[in-house]
Amino acid sequence: MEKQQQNQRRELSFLHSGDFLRRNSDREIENSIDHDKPPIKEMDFFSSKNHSHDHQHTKNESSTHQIDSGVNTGLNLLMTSSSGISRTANDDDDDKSNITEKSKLKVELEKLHEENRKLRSMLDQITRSYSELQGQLILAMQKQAHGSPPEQKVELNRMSRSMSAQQFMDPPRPSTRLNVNEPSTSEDRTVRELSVSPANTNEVISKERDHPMLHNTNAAAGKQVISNEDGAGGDQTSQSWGSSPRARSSAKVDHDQAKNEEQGPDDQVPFKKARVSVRARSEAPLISDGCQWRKYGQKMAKGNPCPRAYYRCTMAVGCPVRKQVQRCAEDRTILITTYEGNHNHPLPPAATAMASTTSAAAAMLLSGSITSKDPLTSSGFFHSVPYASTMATLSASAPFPTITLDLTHNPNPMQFLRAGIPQPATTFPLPLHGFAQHLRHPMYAPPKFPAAMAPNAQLGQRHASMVETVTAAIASDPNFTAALAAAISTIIGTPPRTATNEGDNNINSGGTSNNNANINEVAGLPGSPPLPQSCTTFSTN
DNA sequence: CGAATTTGACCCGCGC
DNA sequence: GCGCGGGTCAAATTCG
Repeated sequence: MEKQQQNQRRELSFLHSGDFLRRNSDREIENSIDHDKPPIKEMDFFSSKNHSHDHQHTKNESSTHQIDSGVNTGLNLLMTSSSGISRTANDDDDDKSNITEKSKLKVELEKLHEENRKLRSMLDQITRSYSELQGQLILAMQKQAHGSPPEQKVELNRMSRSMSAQQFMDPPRPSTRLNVNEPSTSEDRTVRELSVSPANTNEVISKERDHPMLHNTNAAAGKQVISNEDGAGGDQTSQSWGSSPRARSSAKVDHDQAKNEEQGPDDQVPFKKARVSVRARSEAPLISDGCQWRKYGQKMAKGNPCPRAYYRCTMAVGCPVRKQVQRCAEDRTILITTYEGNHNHPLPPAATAMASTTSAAAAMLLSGSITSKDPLTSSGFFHSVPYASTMATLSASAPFPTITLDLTHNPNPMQFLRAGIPQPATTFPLPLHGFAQHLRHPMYAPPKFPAAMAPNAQLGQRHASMVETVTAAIASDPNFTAALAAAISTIIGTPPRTATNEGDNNINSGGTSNNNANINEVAGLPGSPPLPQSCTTFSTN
């Protein structure tokens, strides 16, 4: 136990690198004086990056730091004076002043200890509140899901599992499957992915039966393990692509089998494939969404003189995500990009914006939170996507429910400048990140990606997703939204708002800032997320 | 020369 | 059953 505590402290030093160097030096001083103090149980979300989000904490921190510097200065003075070589006639006076200074310092240190204790108790309280809140959230969502469509239940289950398994506060629950998939090095993950136990595989597949497009990665991995009939990644892709035609070589039997798998034993829920269409003005033939795409086809579509190009994601073998790019017939400066599927690999930060937004939109579409008759602005999700808040339209035309985010009328381009996201002209300025990263299996990270990058990015993005996920998932319940907003506001120290757009934006702005961090991960370290966000996975199509 | 793109053929679902 | 349209494949071609 003691070793664990020591390790914990050491880890915390890592977690709070940067300005926490100062904290550690404080701790050294502190420990040298008071060894009986229990080890601090600190949380990631109190990392240095959060100061701007946590007013209360900032206040305490800043005061602490002020005192800190005073302490340091005093120590330096002490050192200087005590190590003086030549003593003068004023030495006695100096000694006296040193003694007074020492006593002052001791008093200061005592104050510091007191403040530290207060901070710790605050932290514990916040931790408890967060845990309780999270539990309540899961309960409430499960209640909500009672009687809701199966796919929604699946998502909630996933959320619950992810929360319980990946949250960094609560101890992992041994019963959850995701315990097996605890984040580790990408190498480990890959190995375990390939050697997933039959039980897990079954679960994976049964989950896919519930909602085939939900767990592309899981499905691909599971099928890979169970049967290698298909072999080539392209076939996996086809499977994940839902009802798409199989490879020409595959027999019709295979097709039917796959079809049955997709539809599942109970044909209660017709298979739905959600698509997210993004309209944006662009002179370029393609929008830069951060992913690597390979063109695999082009067709003339009816009613549009411009050809439609088909692309598939090539960032990972077997990634099921595809997109169609076509210019608008009416206005050829408008590029219509339609996304389908979820990435089964870590995305570079530049790609998370688009992927997250499309995934979130698709999630809302599939979860039934919005219908074609609902004004989309009433949906919580679209509160969280500023551009889409008034510009999302829904096409319920079967078999592909499509949600269109119209970004051709940018209401507030300065928004992202304010958010500190440098946006290249061709890059999509979508603020919502974090969803798509969690659509894949949490443990999956192709060896393509450097192990040093993937876990960090995943961790940060998983955390970043929680608030967004929660926002989207419970958007239909304004009361709950309000409660959650208030609770989160309590944690992050901002005044609670009502369950209006403001409330949602409040929550989401947290996500947005996280996302900024994600974007910044390109060059630097992801750091700790500002909020105690759970590592929620959220599946869409 | 390998990778990416092009393009015609093919498959499948759907409506008539 | 047939035709149409959407989507995909894969050989041919182009590009770096």
